[in-house]
Amino acid sequence: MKTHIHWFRNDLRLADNPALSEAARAGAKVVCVYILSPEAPWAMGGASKAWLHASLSALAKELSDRGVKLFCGIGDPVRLLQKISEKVKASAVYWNRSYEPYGIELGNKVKTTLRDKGIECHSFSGNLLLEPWQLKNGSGEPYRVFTPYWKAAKKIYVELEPPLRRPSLESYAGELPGFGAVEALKLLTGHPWEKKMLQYWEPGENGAKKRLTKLTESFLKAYPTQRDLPELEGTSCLSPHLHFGEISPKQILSAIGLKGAAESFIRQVAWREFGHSLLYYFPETTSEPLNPQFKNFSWKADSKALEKWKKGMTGYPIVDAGMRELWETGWMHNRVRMIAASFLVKDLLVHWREGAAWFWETLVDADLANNTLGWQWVAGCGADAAPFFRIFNPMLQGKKFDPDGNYVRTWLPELSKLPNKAIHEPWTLSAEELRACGVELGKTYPKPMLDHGMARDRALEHYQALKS
DNA sequence: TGAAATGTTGGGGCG
DNA sequence: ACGCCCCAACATTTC
Repeated sequence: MKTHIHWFRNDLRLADNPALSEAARAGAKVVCVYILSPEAPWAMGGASKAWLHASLSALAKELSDRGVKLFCGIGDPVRLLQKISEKVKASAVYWNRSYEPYGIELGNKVKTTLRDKGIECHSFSGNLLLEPWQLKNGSGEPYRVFTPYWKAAKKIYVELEPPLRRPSLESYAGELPGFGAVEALKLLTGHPWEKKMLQYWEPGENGAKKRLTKLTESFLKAYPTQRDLPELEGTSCLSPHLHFGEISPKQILSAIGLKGAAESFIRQVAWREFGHSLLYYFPETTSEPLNPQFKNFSWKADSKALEKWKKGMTGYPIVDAGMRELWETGWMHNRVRMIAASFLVKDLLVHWREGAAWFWETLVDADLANNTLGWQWVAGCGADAAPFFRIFNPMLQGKKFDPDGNYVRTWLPELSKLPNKAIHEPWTLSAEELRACGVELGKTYPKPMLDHGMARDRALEHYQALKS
């Protein structure tokens, strides 16, 4: 009987896992491994590590219910996969592809190294609806604008094969020296924050399925109109599950279809696809602007301002509420991400890379493709980017998308007694009025760290300087 | 998946 | 009845 290795990467699920299904075909024994490579660039942030720990634990349990072990190890995946292959006398290694620069490089190295030793390597499309190279524009170039990408993608989405069922697995009975249980990866620091943050989530395939069920059963219908209101549970919260591959985009598409409200949701899934395609073709955009004009932009190195932003102490309630939600839950509502990001990049003129780095550290759904696309989009230097002069006004955005201030009150309890009309601009009240609400600006909540009107004019000047 | 400035229109109050 | 002004509501343009 043959022995195969399934190399788990960001595909931490059993259902609709093409590489795993193929590895298990014809009753082959499957050795399931997960390898953490510490020297990888864009090493995981704290939130991601905590999530990964919980997700791998869930996966290990699912596997062990089927009599299968999950072997976890730390080190160079190329070397370790070779070692394991020799030890278990595997004839082939299977995995689902990554589209990040380092992930691609790793896949290629594993392929060349193992094939030299006579071990087959098979990589699969498991984490995207479409491979980046499947979709090019009329002139054979990758799309740089979302709408035409979406139009072309939609036509192909309707023809996709249905997702795969969970395969039945034959266990490998032996041991693997140097490999252990999930704990061996030392992903947790033991800080109480990790436990607190994870209370908001259920990482793993089952948790992902619950989120999908909630989407289909309760809020898909209202999604197009309510997804922009951060006080509601109007969004799917599937992003971390998707990032770690606890659910595949194909499973989502197959569950909700592409008609009516579902189309507006799948459109968001397509943004993820678009981001991965961009990262595949423009890998340098993780640190360099896609639009080369922005290489000369004069960002401000202002560590004090950056610190206030990170802590949610800017004095602009909608921004601060978002940053506090992020710190508390490892997640932030998409609308608020745009507002907070615009504030950092345009009001504070801090480099988008700083914001991207903070999101990378703190988001449970931190994803190189999405993070890069999002920040470059906000900064105006990326694909389909918001023009630089599109500057969010935190007060107007607050009034528009959090009209009753419920979102702000949730994350900034120190402002909870403010009346609706002042919740997004506390400084418009007199000191006495504020005192009546238990607020003293500069003490219980910061004064605005700078005037938005001034910041807006300043940002526009910087943009003008760039053009000339 | 902006916001502000500027332009246009049309209803109503009023002399 | 008419012109004038005000201004809200909406549209367009500009940044």
